[in-house]
Amino acid sequence: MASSKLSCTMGQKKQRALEAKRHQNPSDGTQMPSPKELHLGPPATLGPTRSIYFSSPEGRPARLGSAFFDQPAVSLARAFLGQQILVRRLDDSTELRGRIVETEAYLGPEDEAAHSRGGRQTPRNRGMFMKPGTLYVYLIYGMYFCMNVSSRGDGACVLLRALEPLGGLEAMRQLRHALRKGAAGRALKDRELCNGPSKLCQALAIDRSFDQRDLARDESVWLEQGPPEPSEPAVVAAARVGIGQAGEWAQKPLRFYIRGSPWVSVVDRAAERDTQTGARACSHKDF
DNA sequence: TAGCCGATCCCCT
DNA sequence: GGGGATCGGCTAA
Repeated sequence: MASSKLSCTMGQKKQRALEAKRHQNPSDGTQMPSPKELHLGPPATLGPTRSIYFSSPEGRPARLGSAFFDQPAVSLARAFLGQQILVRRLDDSTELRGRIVETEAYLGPEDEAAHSRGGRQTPRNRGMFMKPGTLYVYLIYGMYFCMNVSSRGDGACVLLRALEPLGGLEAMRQLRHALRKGAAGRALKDRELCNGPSKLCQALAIDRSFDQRDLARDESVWLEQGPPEPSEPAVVAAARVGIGQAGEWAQKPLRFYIRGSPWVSVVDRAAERDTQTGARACSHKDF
């Protein structure tokens, strides 16, 4: 991404604000599809060859099939970033779309921070043990939902933490607004719509009724391959958020996000420095 | 802008 | 009965 170069000379917050503005108001000549264009059908640019991951013979050529999800959690968490677009079709056929920019990997029984630690399998976390691509949606703090996608490996999954909203932003804003405490408050900025695991669930109207659904087959929620980026996004590997009790597992760099993205929920400058100097190098060898 | 803290209730032990 | 993969309002610097 061109923005990674900018980050050397510009403060990150400023850069993020500029990026957000550019996405909303492209003035650099780059053609950004309008939300309406994004709303309609699959992306126009699918590339010359069809990946084996693509399924659905009729209609939705860009939808990702079961094979895509059948990879280890770390690998899947990284594969989600940048080019995968989460689509949610509401009952009135409105389609909400967002590009995945931040994920966390939970590795299964050995991972002290995972709900499946020690091999625990309960009615709540059953989705973690189901076939790759199964959703695990649970209630947290009595008020919010979090959305995971199971990966290869028993009890392993990927938490979706943030999206870059691409289509249906007004519907997202309404959904978020309706669920906030001070519902009479100010309108949410675009970057506040999906920059957190529960925020994105609110914005996409994802609740527990989505638990254990198959992301490769469901009619209301699926994943699409987005238009190709000019270059691979720079990915930062950082410690996961909100798992202070998990000992050494709390420190492992199992959270992944796109460097410089204004849509990410939590920025970790130390991890970004490590990644830049190669000290952490975003390598799977860490695990 | 960063840090603190209350809200809220299900799930697990 | 206690804790939690969060969020947002408030306050201080």
